[in-house]
Amino acid sequence: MGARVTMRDVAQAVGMSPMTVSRALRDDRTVNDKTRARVRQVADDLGYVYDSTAQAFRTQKSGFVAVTLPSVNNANFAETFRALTNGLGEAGLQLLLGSTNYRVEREEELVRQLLTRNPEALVLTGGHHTEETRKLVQARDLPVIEMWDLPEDPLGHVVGFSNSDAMAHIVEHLVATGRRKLAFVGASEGADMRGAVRRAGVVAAAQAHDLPEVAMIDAGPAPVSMRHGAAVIEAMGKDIAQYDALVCVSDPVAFGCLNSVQRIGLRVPEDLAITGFGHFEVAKVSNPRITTVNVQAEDIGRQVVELLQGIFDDEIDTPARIDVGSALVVGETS
Amino acid sequence: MGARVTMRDVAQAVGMSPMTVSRALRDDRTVNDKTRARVRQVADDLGYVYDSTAQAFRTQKSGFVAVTLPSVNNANFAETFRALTNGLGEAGLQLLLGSTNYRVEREEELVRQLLTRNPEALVLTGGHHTEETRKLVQARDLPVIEMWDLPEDPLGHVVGFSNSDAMAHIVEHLVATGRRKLAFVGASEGADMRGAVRRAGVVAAAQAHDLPEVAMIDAGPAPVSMRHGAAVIEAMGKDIAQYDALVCVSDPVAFGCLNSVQRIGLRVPEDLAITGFGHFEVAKVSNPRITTVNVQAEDIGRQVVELLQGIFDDEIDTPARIDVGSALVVGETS
DNA sequence: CGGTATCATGTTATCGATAACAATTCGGCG
DNA sequence: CGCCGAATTGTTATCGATAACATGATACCG
Repeated sequence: MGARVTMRDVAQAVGMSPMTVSRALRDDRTVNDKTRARVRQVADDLGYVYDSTAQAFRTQKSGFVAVTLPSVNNANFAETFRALTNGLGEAGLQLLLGSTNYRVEREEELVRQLLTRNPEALVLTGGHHTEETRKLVQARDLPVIEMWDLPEDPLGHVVGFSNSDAMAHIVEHLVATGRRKLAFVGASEGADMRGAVRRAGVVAAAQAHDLPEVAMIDAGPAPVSMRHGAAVIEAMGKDIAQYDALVCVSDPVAFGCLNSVQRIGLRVPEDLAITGFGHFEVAKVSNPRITTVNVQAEDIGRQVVELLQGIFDDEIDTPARIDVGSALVVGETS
Repeated sequence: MGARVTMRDVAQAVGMSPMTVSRALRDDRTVNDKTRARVRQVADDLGYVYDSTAQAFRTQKSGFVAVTLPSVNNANFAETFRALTNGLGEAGLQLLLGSTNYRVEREEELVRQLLTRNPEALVLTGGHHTEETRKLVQARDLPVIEMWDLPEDPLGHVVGFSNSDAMAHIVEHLVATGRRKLAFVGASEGADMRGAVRRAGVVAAAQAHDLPEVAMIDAGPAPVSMRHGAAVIEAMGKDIAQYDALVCVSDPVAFGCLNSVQRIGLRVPEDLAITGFGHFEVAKVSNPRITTVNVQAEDIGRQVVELLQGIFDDEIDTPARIDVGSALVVGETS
């Protein structure tokens, strides 16, 4: 259990040069079949384990793709991550994951760390970054993909959808079904840009439809989830009845609101409509089903994979901008 | 742009040896303060980025901790992962994550890959592995931690709880509240050992209490979630009324069942009790709240971090076995 | 003022795999 | 039998950072 077994050891054992061992293990067709078999056998017997670090160092290719996500504790981001892992895994690439906790400063720190690992591509969630992050990334000749958003001034490639368009669909649907007094339930103003964009999208759409000013219900600092939605409504009590629609920043928040509203004794959707965002499983299963927007998290991951494959195969020269779109899913809460 | 900036380039620019640059950037106190400042400045100006790959290669310390999880798309595992990331991040360690998709063969493949990266420790979820995985791991002089379980024949350190004990608590609670005709809702028999252990725990506890045989309701292949729970109950229709308690493999499944049961027109808990597992957010927010077991996912992560710190600081000589326990949380569905 | 301890920097070798080039072996053919 | 091209194996140098050791500069002491 002392020193680790290297190719040199294997080479010695089979009486050949390390180069031949390297070739044999890599399936280079220039090595004789019998030689390859023998090398493989001996490597196995000796308990040889390939050293990717040395390979990465020598070839200057790490085999890593760096990814930042706001949080992995979110079914949608997790789904995208899964699609990325599976897709890139087939190409022999390993994901290096960092969680920003919804803060661009944290993202900057992460990007700095991740870049030291020499990734072959960088995948960022969202289009908002610190100036320093932009510099770091652009100083490097490295494929960059921003996903889950359609930034106006992208760093490189883009695979996403428009958060504000999606919210506009929700508002239009509510207006069409006779709702006018909207309240937006989301995180406090702060670091989470995705939430802020959604809020702005609702406000803009409301104005476009001549609705009264949209009330803002603050469910606390990002990330907000079921319990925050539930708690903020519970705290408001019957006051919530002054609105006729709650537009929530996400499905989990909507679900929390829904349950609190029902506990208070109001009927959904008769007294109050509730909408979510993201097409989470809970929206489809809950009773009543929650009206939401499907953002196709898995599809985003798949498209990023496809894009990266194109980039690695040198088939892509200009920055791509892929809009995966989003679709209103009308449930029973509106 | 062209060639990457290395320490040698920085050294040349400040007119010193690469060694001094290395020391200056690492905050070695043997370098003069003024020199350090100058080196830092120049490194910044040149856009120098540290190369962790080279460091890992030279020092034979990768700075990685490898982790396998069944899936990251599960709030509990995600929570453990978050705690690990945060805790180890402070120690300057980066997580290398692999998802087994609830299959030990996939785990073996992953472990093989991860080991080539020369991780400083390996954290596995669960206590069931292939023979080959066990060999791979044990051939290596590497700290190993199995978490989320209390295996009888552990590979190394253990941080977890007993799934069967947890299920026994559920059954005892149901018996104490007068239920006798139990049905277990979970994944098909197959690869998912965690689900199998929970099922066995229910069966054993039921026998211990002289209950009639526990019915098995198959919600499909692992992983099963809300929609699977909902679908299987919907398919059964009123047949479900023959039981007086549904013991579900997880909270999301329980939530799916709950909603389908209600849609069918049965009352929970009057006609049918429902229990979950894992203390997911949905259990606490749903209406009625779901009776479940709190497994303290975050605590598991924290304990693993603490254990690893002890191991790296050479304070731990014998394999640890930490039982974080689990606690029944009685809700409104039982 | 000489000598030694302390501080600051430099030199050399090295981690393991592999690209690029060199050398050897082998079969086949005139 | 000797020569040529293809098949197979070997040699050397290298990726970037750093441990170990060596050296040079400076301060401090009696």
